[in-house]
Amino acid sequence: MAHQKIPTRKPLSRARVLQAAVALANEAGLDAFSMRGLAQELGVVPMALYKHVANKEELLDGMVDIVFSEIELPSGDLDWRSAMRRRALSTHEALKRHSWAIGMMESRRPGPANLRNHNAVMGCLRKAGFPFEIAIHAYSIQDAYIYGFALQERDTGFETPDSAGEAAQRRAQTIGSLENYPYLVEIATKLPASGYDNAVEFAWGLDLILDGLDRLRDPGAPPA
Amino acid sequence: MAHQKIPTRKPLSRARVLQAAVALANEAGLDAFSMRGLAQELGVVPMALYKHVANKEELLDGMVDIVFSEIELPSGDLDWRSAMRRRALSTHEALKRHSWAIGMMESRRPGPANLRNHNAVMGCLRKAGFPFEIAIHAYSIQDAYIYGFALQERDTGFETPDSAGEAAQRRAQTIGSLENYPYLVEIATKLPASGYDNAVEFAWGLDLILDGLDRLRDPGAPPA
DNA sequence: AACTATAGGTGTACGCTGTACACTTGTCAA
DNA sequence: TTGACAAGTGTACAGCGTACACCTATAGTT
Repeated sequence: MAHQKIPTRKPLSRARVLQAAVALANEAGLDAFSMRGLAQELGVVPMALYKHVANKEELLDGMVDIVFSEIELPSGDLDWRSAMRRRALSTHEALKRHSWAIGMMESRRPGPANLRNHNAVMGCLRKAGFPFEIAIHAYSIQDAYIYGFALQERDTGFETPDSAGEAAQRRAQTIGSLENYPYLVEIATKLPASGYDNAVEFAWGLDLILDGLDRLRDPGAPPA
Repeated sequence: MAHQKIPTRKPLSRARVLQAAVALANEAGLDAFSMRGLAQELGVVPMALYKHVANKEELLDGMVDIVFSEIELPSGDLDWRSAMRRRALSTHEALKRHSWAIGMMESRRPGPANLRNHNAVMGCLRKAGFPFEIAIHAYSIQDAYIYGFALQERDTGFETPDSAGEAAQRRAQTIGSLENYPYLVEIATKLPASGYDNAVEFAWGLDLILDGLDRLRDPGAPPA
């Protein structure tokens, strides 16, 4: 019979490695994410990965750029405020899908999707009439808020009203003498009933910031 | 001669371990921070540390609480805005001194300084007349901004006008075809001459947020 | 058709990490 | 003097990233 190659694993590629890496990090978390684990997931020996990525650092760079590629660019068809709002919400959702990326979005060597994103955001602000210095400020405050919120969201576990209450109570129980912290007690007791919702919370702060920025725009610029 | 103990190292203690750990993390960074390195710094064998801390996780918990302990609590003598402003600036400075702590402030088991801090901040907002839900929003937006800004500050390396320009240009050079990213080019060229200063940048965003919050206060509350 | 270069996958090995466990030593109380 | 207990030591193990040498299957050239 004719020299049959039975198992014939589909060969690796840089794209396939990156994709599997993102998937593994999504479900295992960053701490449990290892080169060896990734290799196993791909049915391959650890060193095989190194034919497609230089090392773990470069792998993480590529993974982060995948996250950037999932973020909606600000649309030129919308007024700046709506465009920035959509882009912020899209970033927030991407970070929820890939919470392992939260501390890494700006700390790694930027890839093409990152550059495209940053260029488009800055472009949106400049075209909206923000002078250069103000545009820098506007960019800075938005991204600080977006990334900082994602960090807190991940860490506090305030997700739904229920889990927020649970988390607050769990947090409270770690310290014995609660009477010293009346305002933490208030949070633990009132938050569950308050209908807390992380998405609402995020939008609330975002809108406060965008409103503040809107007051600073060059008045001679395109409307809205 | 009388049974002389010549070298007689001062004995370890939990406090001394934590203190040395913070110092080592400050100068070596979190990646290079290891139990073995810390032990060496203290002139002791690695396992000796485990008589004073349960494990590395608990050690990091304690280190983070030291950072919290360095943050100024909001003063009751000031109006809420000034108190929150001082507290935010103090947090920012603590995070600059201890940049290894930036992603960890809310992700670890809270210690006493953490609880005191959170309780005091929430108390300040409530006493200023913010209704519970608004106080939660106000807390959330401030901390998201503070931690997010620190994250960006650490990652971008925009520190002084000069280093900001350098960083922007370095960043630009990582991609070959700059003509595709005109707004990144603008940043790389204009930022160095713009007198960029990270402390100013931080205060700018902070004031925008505090102004926005001030508009939402319960009008029947104590003035300013 | 035979030869060879090359890309992709393998196996072994090294130094690093956190830390479990058993041991010794130093100090104080009874 | 004895005995308990706290503090420090030494050895060992599993897991990590990855350097390096090796094999093997495919592609191109002659």
